[in-house]
Amino acid sequence: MNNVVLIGRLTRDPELRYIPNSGTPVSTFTLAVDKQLSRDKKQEMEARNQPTADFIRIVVWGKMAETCANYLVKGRLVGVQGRIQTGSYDDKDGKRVYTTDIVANNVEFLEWGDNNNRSSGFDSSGSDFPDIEGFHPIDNDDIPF
Amino acid sequence: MNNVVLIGRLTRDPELRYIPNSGTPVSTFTLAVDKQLSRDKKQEMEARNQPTADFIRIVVWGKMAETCANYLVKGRLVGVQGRIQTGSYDDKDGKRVYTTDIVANNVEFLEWGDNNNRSSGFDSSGSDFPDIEGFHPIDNDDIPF
Amino acid sequence: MNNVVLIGRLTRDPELRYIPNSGTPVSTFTLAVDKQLSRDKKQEMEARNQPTADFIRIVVWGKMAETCANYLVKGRLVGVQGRIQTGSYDDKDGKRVYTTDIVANNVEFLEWGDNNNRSSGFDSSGSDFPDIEGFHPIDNDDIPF
Amino acid sequence: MNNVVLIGRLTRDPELRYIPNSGTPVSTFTLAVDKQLSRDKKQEMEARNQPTADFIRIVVWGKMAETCANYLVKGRLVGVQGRIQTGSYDDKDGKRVYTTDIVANNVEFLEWGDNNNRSSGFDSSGSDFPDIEGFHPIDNDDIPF
DNA sequence: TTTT
DNA sequence: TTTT
Repeated sequence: MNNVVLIGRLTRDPELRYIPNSGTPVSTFTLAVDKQLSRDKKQEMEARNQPTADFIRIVVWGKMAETCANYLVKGRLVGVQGRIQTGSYDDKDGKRVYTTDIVANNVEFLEWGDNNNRSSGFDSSGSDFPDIEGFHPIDNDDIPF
Repeated sequence: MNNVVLIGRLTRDPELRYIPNSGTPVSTFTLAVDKQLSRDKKQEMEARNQPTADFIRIVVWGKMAETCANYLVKGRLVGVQGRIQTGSYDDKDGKRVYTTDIVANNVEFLEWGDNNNRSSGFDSSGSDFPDIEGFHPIDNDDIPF
Repeated sequence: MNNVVLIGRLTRDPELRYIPNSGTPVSTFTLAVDKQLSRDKKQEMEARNQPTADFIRIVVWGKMAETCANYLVKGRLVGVQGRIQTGSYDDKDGKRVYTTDIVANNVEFLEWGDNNNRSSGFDSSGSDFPDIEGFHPIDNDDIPF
Repeated sequence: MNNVVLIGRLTRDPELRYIPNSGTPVSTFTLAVDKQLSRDKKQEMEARNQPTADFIRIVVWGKMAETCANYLVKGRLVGVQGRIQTGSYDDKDGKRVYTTDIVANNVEFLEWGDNNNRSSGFDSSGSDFPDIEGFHPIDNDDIPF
């Protein structure tokens, strides 16, 4: 049993990559998940410049990865159900670095922007995407509802 | 929302510490949580010497920390409900290291040994507990049922 | 281990009661939690007049019960973390009825109305709250943030 | 989001059925999930003959349904991850009855019997199943590890 | 390296 | 008895 549920906001736009040979899409983003703090404790921590959220890396595979990349932007609120995955790699200095990510089974969009623009304009996928005739950044099959 | 449930086995005996001024008990241990793999995939990964479990650090506070230290040993199966907590510190080389732990709200003991001995040593609550007759580190009030 | 996380919308305004002797507040409401359905399956079920959500009774105790009653209204989106509680009672015909509720440990408000009005009535904390000028059912201390 | 994790013991052997036309296997059982009670509260409730567990119906579909029917017996400890499903039907007296079940995505066996017999002898599926040559109550592919 |  |  390895089961996680988070609700939080993206700290940046998602990053979408494709696995070289298989072409499988993966997207990654970090969620800021507010710590459950009293008003007083929260103020105290903000005063001390301590973080009032946990910052948790999410990994999404397959078609859902593309949907996330197409619809989510920095600041958006999402729910994630998944599992914790740990790993490690050696950095440039040959130092072992341990990693912890959440591999999502399900991402639920809890907010829809006024428009669906990316926070950074160009690579857009929404209602007012760049007005180039015949350009279709997303497949219609990709719409998640 | 930040909610985690894990079932796994301790990779070592728990480590119990007390916070200097408050005296609050904290114990920490790592859980090996088996990845959900098919027989074939599991064999393949074992053949390649890849881990077939995720290794997840658990932090327990308060009275439950002492109960864990007193009853759990390496290899024991437990269920944990808690939340993900992220943080960072700078190592000796001044390099930032990011950490992820589970802060437990609840630890459920899913196995009870033939006896309640620590894995190493005699009826002890510390792995290198000295072999002194009549010494009873576990308070009877501490029994969790 | 008995751990539930739901995200859904209130089917009605919450109902707030106080336990006779202790005065402990309890509020109850039902959450419509959308089933995870493909577009096609969803249309099919709507066509057949089958429900596309699960309807789950939530029980909230203590101060959070009042906060829910004061801020939540029909249609609002919330996240709930809690545990399943089963019970039974005998109805007027002496027939045993089995019940299942979620006892909430935590309710997270995922939407805030343009105002904080109840769905029915004026700046009120009860659906049939009388229209008396200067009356303020919500204590300022009650604001949850 | 509709996510449940339970750890509990079967109140009876699982019941296995096959859906008429499709032949899809379904098995159902009830889990007794201990309430998280202090020793005192537990004793008090036992004295009053009040239940100290919640009794939660689990539904398992597909191959896992057969695995459950083949390996689980009354009293066995399992972990279940799934979702809450509500429904209703009209009983013989035409009275509407509301139902709540957990549809399992994953069932984890946390105990393995000394033998794998069913609690009620005959319909067995384990190491000492009836010694009839050529009789194979379970397919070897069915073994879950 | 962090979100409202 | 059900929500967007």
